[in-house]
Amino acid sequence: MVKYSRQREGILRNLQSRRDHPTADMIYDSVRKEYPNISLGTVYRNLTFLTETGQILRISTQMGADRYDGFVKPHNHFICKECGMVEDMEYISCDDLISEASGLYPGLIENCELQFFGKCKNCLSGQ
Amino acid sequence: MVKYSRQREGILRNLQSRRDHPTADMIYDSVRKEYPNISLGTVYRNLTFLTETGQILRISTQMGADRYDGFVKPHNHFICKECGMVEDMEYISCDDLISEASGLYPGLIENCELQFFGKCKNCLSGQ
DNA sequence: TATAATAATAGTAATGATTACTATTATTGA
DNA sequence: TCAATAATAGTAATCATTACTATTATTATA
Repeated sequence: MVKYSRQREGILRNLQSRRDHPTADMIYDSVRKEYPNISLGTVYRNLTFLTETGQILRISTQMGADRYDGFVKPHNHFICKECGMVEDMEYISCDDLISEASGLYPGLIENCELQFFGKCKNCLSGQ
Repeated sequence: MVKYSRQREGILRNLQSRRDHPTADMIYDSVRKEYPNISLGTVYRNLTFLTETGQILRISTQMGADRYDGFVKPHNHFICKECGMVEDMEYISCDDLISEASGLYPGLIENCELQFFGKCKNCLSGQ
């Protein structure tokens, strides 16, 4: 039985109010302004809960800590190899990719994650 | 200046001889049969080197340690949420996805990684 | 072939991200 | 209001990965 918690609500709202794909630690720093003695463990526990219940997305980028995304409508991500920035992309439909692959794969495909890597506009011009 | 090392060669060949996307630790266990006192640090250092020189691929799966792939021809991956297995998929061309996205994105897209998640055939039937 | 320069290694310590543990606090159904 | 228990704060532990350093292996050149 799941019980309400202010901390969980605070974490979810924090994540829904931003589009910068923060790490657990960045969320911790930010939520601490509202709940000064929230613990990092609480942040991690709730991020896992919110991910498992489909309220947020977890993104592994192979550069440092996992990122979290409060925007759950299916979309793709661009990750800058230079500055590590994670940016939303809405160019390619994962639903289409899933139906295409499902017809060929013997298992059950439930979701997909499409990541592009390269250099963002800022890093290109600042070079 | 890069110098040859038997250990690096052993790691590369080990990875090229299998299709199970092992973790650094699994590669360490396996390569240790040939080089009994290779160190885990050497395995990690060379996996990073081989990844950066494009000789192997690194895959982050958001379930445990990173996986490595000696098969570098572009392809997609299916990851079973139940048993963690990573399987190759050659259904969708990343090159096509990159050209599609490149026309729309202001930065420079260099490569892409497409992962599907769900339940593999084994886990479906064993349930 | 011997040698000097230095890249790579083994072994170990350190770091960073995440999870586990436990006594206390908050939520909620009766 | 109260009892049951989910969730928390704070801390310790774990897991994956990187850093450090003295020693060894590779390689270009004499």
